[in-house]
Amino acid sequence: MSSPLEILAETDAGGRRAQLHLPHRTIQTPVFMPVGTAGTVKAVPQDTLESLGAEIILGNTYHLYLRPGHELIRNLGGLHRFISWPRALLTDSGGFQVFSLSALRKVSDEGVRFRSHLDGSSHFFTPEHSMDIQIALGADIAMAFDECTEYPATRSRAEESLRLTMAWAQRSLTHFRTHSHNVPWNSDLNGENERVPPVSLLRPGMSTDYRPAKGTTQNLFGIVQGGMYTDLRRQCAERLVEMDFDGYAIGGLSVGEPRDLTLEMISEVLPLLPKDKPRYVMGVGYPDEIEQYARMGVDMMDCVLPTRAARHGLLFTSEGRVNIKAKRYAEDQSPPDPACDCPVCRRYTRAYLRHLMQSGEALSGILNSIHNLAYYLGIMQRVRASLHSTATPS
RNA sequence: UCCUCAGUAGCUCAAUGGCAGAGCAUUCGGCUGUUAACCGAAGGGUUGUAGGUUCGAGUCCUACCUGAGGAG
Repeated sequence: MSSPLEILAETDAGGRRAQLHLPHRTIQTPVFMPVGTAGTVKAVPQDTLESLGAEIILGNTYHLYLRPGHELIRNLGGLHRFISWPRALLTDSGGFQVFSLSALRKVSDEGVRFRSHLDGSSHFFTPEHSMDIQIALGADIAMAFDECTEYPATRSRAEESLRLTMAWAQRSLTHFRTHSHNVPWNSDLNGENERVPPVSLLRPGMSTDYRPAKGTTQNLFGIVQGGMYTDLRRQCAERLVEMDFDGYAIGGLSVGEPRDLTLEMISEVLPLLPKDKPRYVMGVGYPDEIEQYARMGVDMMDCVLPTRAARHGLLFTSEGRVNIKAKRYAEDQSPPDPACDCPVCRRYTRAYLRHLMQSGEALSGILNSIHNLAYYLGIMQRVRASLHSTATPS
């Protein structure tokens, strides 16, 4: 299979301008991926995401497994159809939830027993189970089941966590390669085997083309862990590369560590990853961080920050952070970001956005989220435009 | 006119006669592979008024003011 990653330009700093050919979309990288945990980028409608230029969004295995259930989504034709998102999707494996819901979990070599945060029911996740769920969801990219090492972690704790993550990576890969034909869509059949809604239910505005590009398949990415120990990171990266994943993620960052450590880990791992495969740093970051990492050669990033902070009243702008709750904006008639061309900045004032926030109006989270996503996507667009080849061919 | 009940932070209400508090609101801050329209901090008081009893009163007594309900 030819590499789905097509590099268009490279810089001396390691930055790459590329496009990634995925079943449901060819995405331009470096890319920022809005997070849509429960089948929705919170507060932002799908058509708005499209018009903002989002090409790929995330879904979450843990959340969608608990509600509404992956079999239900498979029966409805997969996650793309279920959430009416014809562009690319990536599902996280549930590994981060093992970390963030730690009070409700018990980890063993076999897998993780955890209690649902929704109803307290008991469930057992293994790498194989995570793969089955992600295949049923049918995102363009699935992630290996990993354990996100907490910070701080002692060396022995990081070693043990890494041992689990690497064993689970191999099991994830083996199971994925032997079961990925169960994906709800199959590009070789050109959509003929898809479960399509009855024609009588189709509406004029409803996207009907969820067919993947011919010859494409679901991808599986491995995840580099290793805590804040560079030799463990190195060891993990080398082992995962030997396993031959479709792409590589760097996980376990932005979990409370100082930022220079984050940077050090990324710098350490990036050179070890194959140039012809996509590189994804999970869960970052602030606006200046995503620009910095993109220029270093990170192709993909995701983060809840723009959407979560938006719902909590924090706007990211070219003038810095704007805490729209603050009284100093009560009579401010300027747009959220004077340099921004997004639909929110074109129409609304800071005074109005503050009022919406103060009043607890639902529109507050919607407008703030739209702006923040526009800002994040705009950063990436500018970074892509600025990435010209400066690297001397070797 | 009489009877009963109530009056404590901006609002709704706590507080055996023993350091006057909470929730909401306000102000400020935080948020990094979403258990998060969330979390944290701060400001805010002549306890309706005037007296009295008591070592000590938001609390007990008296009068008055205001409000609600009832009787006539």
